[in-house]
Amino acid sequence: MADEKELRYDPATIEPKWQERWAADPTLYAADPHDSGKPKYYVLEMLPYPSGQLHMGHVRNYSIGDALARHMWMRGYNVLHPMGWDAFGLPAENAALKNNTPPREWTLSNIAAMKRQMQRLGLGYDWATEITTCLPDYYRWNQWFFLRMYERGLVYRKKSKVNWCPECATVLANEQVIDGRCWRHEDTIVELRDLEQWFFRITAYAQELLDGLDKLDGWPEKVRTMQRNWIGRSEGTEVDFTVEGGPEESSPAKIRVFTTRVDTIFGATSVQLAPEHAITAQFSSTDSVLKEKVAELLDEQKKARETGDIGAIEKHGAPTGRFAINPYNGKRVPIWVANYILADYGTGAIMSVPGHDARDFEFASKYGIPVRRVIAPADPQAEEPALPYLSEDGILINSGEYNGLTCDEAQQRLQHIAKEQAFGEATITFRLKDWGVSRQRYWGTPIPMIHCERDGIVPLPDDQLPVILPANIEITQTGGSPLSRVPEFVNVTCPKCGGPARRETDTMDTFVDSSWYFYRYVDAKNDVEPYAPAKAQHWFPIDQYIGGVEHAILHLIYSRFWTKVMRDLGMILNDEPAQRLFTQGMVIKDGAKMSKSKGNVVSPDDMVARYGADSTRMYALFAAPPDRDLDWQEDGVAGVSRFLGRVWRLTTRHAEAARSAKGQPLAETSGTSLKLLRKLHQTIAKITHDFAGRWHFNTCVAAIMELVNEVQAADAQLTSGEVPAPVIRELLTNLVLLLAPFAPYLSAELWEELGGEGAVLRASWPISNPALAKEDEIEVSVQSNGKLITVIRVPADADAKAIEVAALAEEKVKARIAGKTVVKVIVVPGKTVNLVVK
RNA sequence: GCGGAAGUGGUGAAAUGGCAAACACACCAGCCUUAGGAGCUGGCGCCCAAAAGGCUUAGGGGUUCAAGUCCCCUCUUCCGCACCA
Repeated sequence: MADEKELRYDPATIEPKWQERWAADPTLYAADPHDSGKPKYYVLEMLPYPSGQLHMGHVRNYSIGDALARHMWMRGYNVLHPMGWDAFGLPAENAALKNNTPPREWTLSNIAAMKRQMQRLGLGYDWATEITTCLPDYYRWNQWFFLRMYERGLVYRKKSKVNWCPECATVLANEQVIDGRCWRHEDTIVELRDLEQWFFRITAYAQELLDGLDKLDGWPEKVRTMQRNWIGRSEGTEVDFTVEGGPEESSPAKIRVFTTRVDTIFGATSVQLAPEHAITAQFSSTDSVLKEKVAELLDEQKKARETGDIGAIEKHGAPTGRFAINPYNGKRVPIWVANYILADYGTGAIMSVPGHDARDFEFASKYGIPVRRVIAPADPQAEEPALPYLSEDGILINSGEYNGLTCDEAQQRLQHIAKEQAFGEATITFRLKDWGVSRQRYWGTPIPMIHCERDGIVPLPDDQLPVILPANIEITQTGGSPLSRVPEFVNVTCPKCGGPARRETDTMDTFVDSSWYFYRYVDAKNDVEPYAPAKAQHWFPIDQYIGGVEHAILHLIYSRFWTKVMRDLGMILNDEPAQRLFTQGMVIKDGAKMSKSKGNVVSPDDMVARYGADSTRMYALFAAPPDRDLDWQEDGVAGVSRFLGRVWRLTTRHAEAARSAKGQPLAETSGTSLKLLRKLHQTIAKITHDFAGRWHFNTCVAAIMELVNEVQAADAQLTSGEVPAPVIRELLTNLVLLLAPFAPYLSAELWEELGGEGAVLRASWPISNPALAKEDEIEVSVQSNGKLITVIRVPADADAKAIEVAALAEEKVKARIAGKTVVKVIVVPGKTVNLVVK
């Protein structure tokens, strides 16, 4: 054929052509500013760190979000679909060291490169709202928020034990330490150091952050569970044990312990102090042997915490020689110091109940501390259980006047008495700690605080914002903040007294940047406030947030916190940033996570160069359901590319017929036409339904393939005119519309080819006609005792009786039940007939 | 140890309790050809030479007329948490 060449699908010419056209129309992917009564839809994908290269995880994440955004546009929503750059962070400083490129330059050129990649992929973002967190017009608002939080007592400074990564040469938040190692350097063990740090009082919202999870039913249960664990609320009781012989210089009056099982207090046979507990120091101040022992225990604990290998560490302890009195029964128990007691949880001291706590049992067994049984199973017939007996469904024994109470009752009674007699109270303890945000690094948001010799810590007035990060600075790997070596930055006058003062030289954790970035998108150019509250109130909460589950704790808990702070500042009305959260699976290759060290990285650029953006994106959606891990197989991309080729040829081949039928109504159809239209409307129904709920885009793509396979099989009838032009038009235009969320380039091209008006993105999503989608004959399986005999065809509206009759009339069925008695017939219309025979 | 998710052909996978393996990849056979990472036709879970037939959703038990799907036990893999008192 002469025009065979024309019939070749060539993404390398189609895609750049459309990319150019889209770039020339900045309103195409922009939210409608006038809004014209359309319902809003805010779809957001997590912004990337500008490493310089998109990886397949990004491609997958953004293909999912873009498909959803496009679908919602076609459904007539006013869609906000923005993108930006999480542009502060250590890699820029490392790159500066390595290549002698300033962090800013390195970052901005990476952003340019990645933006090109995104545009090449055809992702539909509104670049007018793009944000870059390392630029002053963004990070000045970090500083602004810092000051607002300082005013509200949500920012404070304290000296504390912090996680120090020697590799990063800076501190890390608790959330950034994974099994005792740096989240950026898997091989680097994090040290504990004492440093003055700035903190955000996230614990002020601990309870609300926990309670809010119950209402986030659009979030994966997994993420909610992880956050619940992280917040770690535990209800318990604090009780004072009187110290025998106190108070004197080396002996305090009492030790306050924290327990969740105050009901077991009659079984307490010792009190255990953390090595770092103030009272431990008091005791050991007059006892050099103990002092040495405590140092040893502390060392063991530190090591255990640093390696994270806590389960393997052996419990050790040392008796202090002192005794404490149990306030409930006046019993005298020895006071120990133990390496498994942490100073920064609860009160840093516990009562040890070896009979009903596994850890205490292990410890007591080792040191010969008595074990007392004080809880028995509720069922008096039950055998006496082995110790330690950990169940809370029991009743008290050996507990004086409380014998016979259930654990629950006892806890309440004992708490009440502690309160009444002022030796204790019910308390709630959280595992969540305040968020340490100081970083001794250069490439981050400067903290807007001044240290004045006279006035102490002075916040910078708003009119002195932003504090600009100095540009030309020497990056070295030596400790301490690089900013402290820039005199013009450090030396300032105190805003309060005008005297000489020093500027804070720590910068903010980069998780500050990403905690509120999605609010900035709604008003990205605002230079008087972070965003106009009215705009945020219109767009929030985010309707759909999409990203990796690796952010379940860090980013997703910080941004929930930030949202609550902004709400309390009166800037927004929503309590939570995102209504629905979707966490997509990882992209793997040959069964392993893609990584440079494994050499199994597939480059998106490569895929786009070989198969085009449409094929690459569509494969990312087709190869697995979005929530599961996806194994990248290049053959699969080739397969999708071949499929798109078939679509291209099929459509171009019949485009003229389709165009010619413009404006012509669909006549009454039958035969092949009816069959094809039926399939079309079934496909529309399936895909529309999936977008609303399941998001099984893999089966959506498969459904489109089935449709194309069927239309293509009828190619001769399309050519001969047996299938009339209006039907061809109906089939092809709808096919292109269905494809639009998944293969934007090809559908734009074919939409034009079919004579479609305007952008395909502005066309209406097709509506399934149920009457057309309905089959008039369906298949029903016939089973005997659940085993398949045959399949029969019956009219779709056949009732149970008619189906039964039809089934029993089948030769195969007759043969199978010959000589047997049909005891019962179960008919599930539309599905199956099951003959129960004997 | 605790909690969660998962386990289906050679591979990725599909299946509101109702015909297991849709849709693809790979492979096999054939056709075509402007030899292209092309196109078209057919085959493709396992057992059996083939057909007939039988078997089959990690393993075992159960509920049900009917189980990949629901329940119980076991195994394996992955993820999260883990001296948090």
